[in-house]
Amino acid sequence: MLDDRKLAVLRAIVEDYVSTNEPVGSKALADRHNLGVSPATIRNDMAALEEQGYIAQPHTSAGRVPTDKGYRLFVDRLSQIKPLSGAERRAIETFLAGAVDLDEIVMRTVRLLAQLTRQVAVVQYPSLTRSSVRHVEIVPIAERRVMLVLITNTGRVEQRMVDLPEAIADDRIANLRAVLNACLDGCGLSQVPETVADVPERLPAEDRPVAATILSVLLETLVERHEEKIAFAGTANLAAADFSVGLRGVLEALEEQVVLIRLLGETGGLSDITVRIGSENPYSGLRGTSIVAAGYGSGDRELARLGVLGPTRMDYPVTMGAVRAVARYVGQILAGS
Amino acid sequence: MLDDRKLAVLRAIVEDYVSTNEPVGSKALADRHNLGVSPATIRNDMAALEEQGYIAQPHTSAGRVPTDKGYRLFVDRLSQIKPLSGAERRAIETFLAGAVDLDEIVMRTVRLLAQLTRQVAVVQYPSLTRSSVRHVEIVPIAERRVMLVLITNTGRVEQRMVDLPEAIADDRIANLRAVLNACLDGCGLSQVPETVADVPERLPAEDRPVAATILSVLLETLVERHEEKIAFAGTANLAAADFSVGLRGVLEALEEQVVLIRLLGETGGLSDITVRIGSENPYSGLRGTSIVAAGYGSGDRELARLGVLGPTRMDYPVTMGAVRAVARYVGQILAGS
DNA sequence: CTTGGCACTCGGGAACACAGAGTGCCAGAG
DNA sequence: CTCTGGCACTCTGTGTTCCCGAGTGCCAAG
Repeated sequence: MLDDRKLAVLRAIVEDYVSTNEPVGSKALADRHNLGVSPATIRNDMAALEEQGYIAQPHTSAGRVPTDKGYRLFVDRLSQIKPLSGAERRAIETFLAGAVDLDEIVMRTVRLLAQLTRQVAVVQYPSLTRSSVRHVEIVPIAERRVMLVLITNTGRVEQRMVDLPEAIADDRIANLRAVLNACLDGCGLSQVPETVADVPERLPAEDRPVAATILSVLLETLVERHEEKIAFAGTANLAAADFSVGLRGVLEALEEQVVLIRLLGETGGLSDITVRIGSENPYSGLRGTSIVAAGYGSGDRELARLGVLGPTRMDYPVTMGAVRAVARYVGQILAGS
Repeated sequence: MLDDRKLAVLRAIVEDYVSTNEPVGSKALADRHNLGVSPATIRNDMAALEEQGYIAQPHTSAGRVPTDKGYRLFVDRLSQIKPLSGAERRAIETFLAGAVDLDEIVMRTVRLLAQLTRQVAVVQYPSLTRSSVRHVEIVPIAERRVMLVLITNTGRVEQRMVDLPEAIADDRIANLRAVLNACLDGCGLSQVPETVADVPERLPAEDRPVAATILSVLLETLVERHEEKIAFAGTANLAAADFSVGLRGVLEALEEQVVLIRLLGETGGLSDITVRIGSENPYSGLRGTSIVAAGYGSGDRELARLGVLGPTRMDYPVTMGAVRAVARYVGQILAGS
C-alpha cells in the first residue's frame, strides 16, 4: 500500500513543512530532496498519500500539509529521536546542578526545557504517592494550634495548620512526634493510613484525642495532595510561533492543572516518550497542538512526568530528544539529593 | 488651562475608548454623553487636550485616543474606585476561606483576581524579610546530611539540604535544634544574622563545626530567598483582549520574576493602590500595558504585594476596586491563620 | 465663547485584474 | 506496469484603483 518511496515523500513533506511552515508542493520537494524522481511521479504518490489521509491540501491547488495521521506515521516509523549536542548536554548538567531544593529543581527544569525546545514546558512535581516519609514534624504555633510538616524522601515538604481540641504541653508534643516518627519513618505514603492506626496505642490515653486530630489532618493531606502540583514555563514562545490559532486554548489548558495532568498522561516505562498529536489528545482546546511527554524518576520508579506542548507542526525528533534528555538528568539529580 | 468641561471631555473620551476600543470622535461624544455643547465645541476642546498631550489621533482624521498622560490624569483626578458588588464580595470571602495552607491561599488569590478582573493577576508571596522565625527544624536524612527547615510566622516554609563536615548523633542534633530554637524563636528574620552569632557559645565545642555549617546555610537561605517568589494566573485573558500588540512582551515579563517584582513596586501604605500606566513602567516589553497593584498584609504591616496587569485601555475604576478588595481580604485571611 | 457650515484628509473595504504555484490528467517512453 | 514531460486548469495572495464615510480644522456669524 505504501511503498518506500511514498514513505520517503511523506517524510520529506513533514520535514519541509515543519521548517518552512508553508504547504509544500511537488516541485519544491523534487528540488530540495533528491528522491531521484520527477515532480510528476511525486504528484502521483502525493495523491495516494492524500487518498489515505496522511496529507491534505488547504485549498485545491496549494501544496500539501501533513494531517495528524501523517505526523503520527512520521513519529512512529519515519523519524529517529535526535540526541542533543554535547554542548547542550553540558549546559543541562550545570544548569540543573545548582538547584538547592525541590522547588528550585522543578523551576529550573521547566525553564530549561522551555528554552531548549522553544516551546511551552510542563513539569509535574514528584508524586507524593510513590514516595515515602522521611520525617514528620509537629511545631507548636499557639496554645491550641500546631503546624504539621511532612517531609518526603523526594524532598517535598507538605505543611498544614492543625487546630487542636485542647491545649497540650510541649513535652507531650515531643513524645507524640517521637512516636509518629518511629512508626512512619521510611513508610511508603500509600501505607501511611494502615501504619498510622497503631499510633494511638502507643500513646498515653490523655494524648489520644489530640493525636486523633493530628492524624486525621495528616491523612487528609495525603489524600488532597494526591491531586498533583505542576509548573510550566515558556508561554512567551507561544507568541513567537505564529500559533495564533489555538493560543487561547493552550493558555486555558495551562491554567487547568487537572487537564494538564491528564495531558501528560500516565504511561509506560521510565523515559518512554509519549507523543500526542493534535486531535489525539483529550482536550478540545488543543486542536493543532501536540504534546511530547516522558516520565522521570530516580532509580527505576517513575516519580512524575514532564513534557512539552507545541504546535502539531513541531520538530518532533529534536523535541523528543530534548524531553528525553531532560527527563534523564532530572532523574539523576533527584536520585542524588 | 484645563477648565471643567475639558476635563469632562477627557473623561468621556477615556470611558468611551475603554468600552468600544475605537478612536472616539466629536460627534459620537456629543451624542452619548450629554455635555450640553455641540460637536464643534468639543472639537475645540479636543484640540486643546491634544495640544497638551492628553489625547492623540492615530491618523489625521480619525477619532482621538487617550495617551498615557491622559489615562494618568483620568486615574488621578477623574475617576473613583468602584467598589465591588455584594455578590462579588461574598464570592471572594467564600473562595478564599477554603484555603488550607499558604500555597493554596496564594494560588486561590491569584485565580480569584484574574477572574474578577478578566486580566492577568500577579501575587507575591508574603515577604520573608518582614516576618519572623516560628520554628527551625533539623531533620537527619543520612549520616552526614540533614535537612534544614525554617518555618515563619506567615506560614511560609523554607527547606534546604545541608551536607555536614562530620557525622553527628541524633541527640546532638536534638540539642542543636533546641539551642537554635531557643535563640531564634520569634526573632525577626532581619535580626537572624546577629542573633545567630551567639549560638556557638552555647554549644559544646565538639558541635561547633557542624553548627557553623548549618548556620551558614541558614543565613544563605535568608539572603537568597530575599529574591521573592511570585505566582500568576489569567494569561488566557491576554488572548481574549485584542491585545495582540505586546502579548509577547507581557508573557516574557511574566516569566522574569525580577522584572515582575519591580513592577509590583514597593510603595506606600497598606491597601494604597499604585497604578503604572504604559510607558511609566520600567520595562520596555510592556508598552501598552498598565499595572494596578496594592500591598497586602496582616495588621498594619505590608507583607507583600499583588496586582493586575492589563492593556492601558482597561477599566481602571473597576480594576482598582477589585485589587483593593482582594488585597484586603487576603490580609484578613493571613491575619487569621 | 459657542455654533453651524464647509472643504479637506485619510483609512478601510469592495471590486478587479493578474501572476505564480500547484494540481490532475494524459499519452508516450522505458 | 511505472515513470516522465506536457498541458490546461484552478486557486490564493497581492497589488491597484476607487469610493464612501467618519472625522477634522477653520471660519464667519450668533
